[in-house]
Amino acid sequence: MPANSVDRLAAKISQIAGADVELERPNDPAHGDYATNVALRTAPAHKRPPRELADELAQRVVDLPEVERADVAGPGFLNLWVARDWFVEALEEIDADYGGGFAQPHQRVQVELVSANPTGPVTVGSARNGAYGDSVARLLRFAGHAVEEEYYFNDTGRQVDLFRESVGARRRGEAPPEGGYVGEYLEEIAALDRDPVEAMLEEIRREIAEFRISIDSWRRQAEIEAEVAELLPRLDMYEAEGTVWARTSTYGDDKDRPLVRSADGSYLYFAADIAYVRDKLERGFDRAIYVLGADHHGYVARLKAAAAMLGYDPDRIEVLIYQLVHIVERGEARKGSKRRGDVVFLRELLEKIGIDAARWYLVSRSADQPIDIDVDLAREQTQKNPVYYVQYAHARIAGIIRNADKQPAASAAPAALDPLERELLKRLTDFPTIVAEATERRAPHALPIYAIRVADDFHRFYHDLRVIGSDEEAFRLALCRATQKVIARCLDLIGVEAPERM
RNA sequence: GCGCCUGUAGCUCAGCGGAAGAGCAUCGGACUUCUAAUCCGACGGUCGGGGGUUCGAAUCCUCCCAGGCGCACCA
Repeated sequence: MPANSVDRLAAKISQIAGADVELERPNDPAHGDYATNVALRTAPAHKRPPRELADELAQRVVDLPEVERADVAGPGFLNLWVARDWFVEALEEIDADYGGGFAQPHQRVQVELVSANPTGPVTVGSARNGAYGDSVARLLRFAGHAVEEEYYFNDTGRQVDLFRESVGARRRGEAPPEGGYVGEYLEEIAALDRDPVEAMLEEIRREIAEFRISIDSWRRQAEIEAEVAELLPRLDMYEAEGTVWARTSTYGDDKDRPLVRSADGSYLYFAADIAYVRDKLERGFDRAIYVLGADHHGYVARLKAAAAMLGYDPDRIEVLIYQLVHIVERGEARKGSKRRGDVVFLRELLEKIGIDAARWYLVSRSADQPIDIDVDLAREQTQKNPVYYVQYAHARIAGIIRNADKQPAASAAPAALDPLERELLKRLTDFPTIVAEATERRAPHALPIYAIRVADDFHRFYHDLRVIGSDEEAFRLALCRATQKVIARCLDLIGVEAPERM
């Protein structure tokens, strides 16, 4: 039995049609509550005109108690109007877990995110990585998977050494080394009497936590490198030009990757990468998800090749690529280099627009779309940020419920639903489809878009219809509670708070 | 040169095989309310361009044009 009302209805109609039916929500209300194109899709197989099939289907579908009216339109669309009882029953199943738990099969999933080197505070670029990756993790968890979020950082490489040297030079009052790190934060770290990398790491942990990302596991590159020696003999490799190469090109990569410098036996970065791939998969994750900026998209092939070379199914490695965040100031692009102190840090963004607006903003665009942040405009954009529109709907509902508690309601569901009630309720029943698709496509940006639609429908409902003291009070309160749950869930999935008051 | 991403309303973007959308901006209306951080209305589009596939293309294929990001013995 499908888990939610829309799927059950689709299943019933599928049975009648003898083909898989997907119910769509038409934009135009004249096209009904739901529409399906089965007749158009199956017409070639039946060798019959689509409209004829649609007519037959309409006559049989309208006998279902759930269906009030069925029209055939256009080339053969079937437009459906759903009955009042269907709505009332749909409302009853909207509980706190509504729309979740659909994962099939349940998996152990690791999402590795942010993973910026501890050479500076969290940048807005990394913040997008975090906002996106964490939302994907939350979606997978809501779907029913066992999800672990991991932050991997390099504590041994050249950049870290350079960072230490930069802090050291600062402490001695000397000029920074060639290409070294500069900026206010460097002075903050220099003022502390402790290891710069550990201090920076602690700062990153604090900022990540403040940004509502809960990391389950912090993994150091030094730990991974310790596994390399034992791993090497198992690799498909060869020596040439003073270097040991991994033969990744035979496993789907565009070229072979250098592993070890023969002269001194020092490991090159791919050695750690491949060891980390094995480390993840050996820890028992069915799936290891990497969240990488577009500047790392060349990684996809080599990571999958690494898995394949080690004898794992490369499909267990999944790489999510998001386009970069560009910093614009007074119409001019900044370079965004941490070393040159040219970046915008997350803490600066949080100061200006706050956590809710920042998380909303960074996750509302498709990962395929680059984001420009104009620092000067950030605060201005705050007031226009739709996050407050959605939060306001939640707070308004909380207000109604507070007031309603004072005088208990007693009334049955209305004999006929108001169009505003229907629209709102219908919107809520979209939620399971929205989350399932957002999860499947790793596209959390669908959530804020949907949440705005829910808030829209609620604000309209609220404006025209009275809840407390109305004849339909009990039903409308239930509708309010269901709306509140769906909004709260959407916000939670993207790491935004759902306030009781505003 | 090769690879990935993008080009939809003045601006920022959704939609990615089914009947063109939202926010902002601009203009005009609605508060004795369960919160006006709200609501209603108007304005606004050869969906970068050409070919193709399909009953049907913003959506798929192909070629152009424009922009972003890669193509390290840096991470």
